[in-house]
Amino acid sequence: MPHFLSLPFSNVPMTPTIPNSHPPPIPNPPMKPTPTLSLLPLCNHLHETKQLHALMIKTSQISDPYAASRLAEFYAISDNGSLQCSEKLVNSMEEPYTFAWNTLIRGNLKKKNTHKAISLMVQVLCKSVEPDCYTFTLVLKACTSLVLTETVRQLHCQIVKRGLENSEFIRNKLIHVYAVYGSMVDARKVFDGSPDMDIVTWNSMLEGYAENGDGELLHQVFDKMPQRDVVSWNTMIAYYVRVGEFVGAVEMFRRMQEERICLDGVTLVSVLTAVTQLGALAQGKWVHAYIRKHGIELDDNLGSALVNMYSKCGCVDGAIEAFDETKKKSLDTWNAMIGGLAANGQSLEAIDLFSKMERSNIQPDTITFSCILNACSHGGLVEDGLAYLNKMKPVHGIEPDMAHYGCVVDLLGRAGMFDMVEEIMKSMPMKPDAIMWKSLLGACKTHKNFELGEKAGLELIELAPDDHASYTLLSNLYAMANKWDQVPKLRKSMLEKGIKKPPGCSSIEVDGLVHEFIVGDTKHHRSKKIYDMVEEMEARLKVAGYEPDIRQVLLDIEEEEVKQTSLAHHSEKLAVAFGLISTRPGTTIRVIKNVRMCSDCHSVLKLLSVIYNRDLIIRDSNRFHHFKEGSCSCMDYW
DNA sequence: GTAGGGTTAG
Repeated sequence: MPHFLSLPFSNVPMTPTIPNSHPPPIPNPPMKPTPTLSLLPLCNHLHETKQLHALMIKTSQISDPYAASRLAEFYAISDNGSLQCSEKLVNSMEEPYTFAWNTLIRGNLKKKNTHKAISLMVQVLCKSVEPDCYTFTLVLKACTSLVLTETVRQLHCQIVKRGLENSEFIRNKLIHVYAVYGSMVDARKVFDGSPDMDIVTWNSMLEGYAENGDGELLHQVFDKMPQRDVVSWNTMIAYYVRVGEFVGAVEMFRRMQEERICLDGVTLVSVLTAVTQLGALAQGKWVHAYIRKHGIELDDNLGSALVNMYSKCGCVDGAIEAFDETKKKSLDTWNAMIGGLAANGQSLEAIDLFSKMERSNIQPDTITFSCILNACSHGGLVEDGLAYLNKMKPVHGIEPDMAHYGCVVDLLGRAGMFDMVEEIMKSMPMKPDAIMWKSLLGACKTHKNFELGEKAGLELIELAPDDHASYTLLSNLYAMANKWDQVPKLRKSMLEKGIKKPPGCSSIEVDGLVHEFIVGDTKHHRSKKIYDMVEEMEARLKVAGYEPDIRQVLLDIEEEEVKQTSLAHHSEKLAVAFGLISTRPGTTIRVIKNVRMCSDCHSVLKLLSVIYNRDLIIRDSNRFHHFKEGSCSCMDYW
């Protein structure tokens, strides 16, 4: 907290007290004709506003506080205004005029000068300007983007002291701020103490429980609400998304429509987030069709959500369409599209789009660079990647962070340039993190660099001892080097720490329904048919000359035969088998997997794309694999 | 006579 904040508030008692008397509010000054004011909306440039200001000084209109504050407001709020001019003007006003100060706070809030907004409040309290309801709601709003618990308490005291606590705006803002700070007890106190509650009061409370992950109280409030509007429903959907219950989020959305609540852009963004996580492309397309049918404007948020949904469902064409339809693109929208192309293996297209963005004079941020470096790494574009890293700071003023170095280590590792990897890791200003060691380990396995790989694996286990992937990856490396004796040690150490590999889980959407499979799953109602299909797949794979890569199950089981069965029943194979029997020939099969795909599945799917003449798109925990005509978009690096 | 509250976000 900046220290200026503590000065004027420190005299305020912590326990709210109702003061005996207040200075009476300064009465509004008498009206004066101010003809020049009507010219204000015509000022399209700052210098024009200044000319008008000069005219108002010359004609003494400036001494009318109403006129002066309208001018101050224009300076503070209009797009080509000037906060400095506004502040100077407000400070020069003879009478302290609450509206003028509010307008100045509002302007600073709009420009996200949060600290400045709060320090203006401090000045208000020092200058005997009497703050009103607007002042408090504005400054409370400023507090939500920072954590200023003590300041909020002091403001709360000031509010009570002035008898303003029953203003619906202030009360709702207070609940909101307390909720954002996680102080639900305080939020509840304000809520329970409200003599009358409007829908925003209820929604603020709802939001608090949602934000703090209290599902029980959330549902209690939701059930008790006298009426619910689109915000109430949006809050519920957002809660389900936040706690990772994506099916629940979609279910809420369905109920909302049943109750004929008119949805808005926020609803759609939330639902798209859920649908994206589920990889439910058909439902995502439904949302897109809904947007088109109802002529809903694709703003940058909705556009980015749509681009992201299509990208994460492995449908790049859809993402491009959505991107083109988004009229007002923000940096987020560009990032979503560049990232989407990169993740789906379209590295050159990602680079093209980045250049286009530069030509459009849109300044990239750290995320843009993560996306573009990711594109270079997936596409094996070493020179481009290094060039981007090197121009980040000098050209764009962006300091490379761990994510950027991570991409570059991945890039160089894939290319087998281990000397440069070590050089970069030594010269970078931070210590390598688990992700970096993980990608290096992967590269070492591919390039059979056992020594460096083992080092990376041991560092990885040190940094991420609870992550099952650390052990699996190192075990795969030992298998690669035929160091079988090391594997039982790893297994033992996993057992001792109680680390379990989560069961691989794959989902596939058929006719708008999401079907989930885990390894060796027999729960599906068409299980018999699915396993028949798996057998057929195996037979045809054998004919094509395939041999299972049994090293993939090292950590799981030991018996050779069991290993083979276990491999054949990996969840993605079951999902693909189900896809093959339940969609028309030629239909693209899309599968979402919760963990990385093993290299056995990878070679199987390459063959299956030829045998069944299907495009197979698998999204695993790491990236996308587009299998087509026997090869994969990841070029066997992942 | 001028304004202000709650939901989404790569």
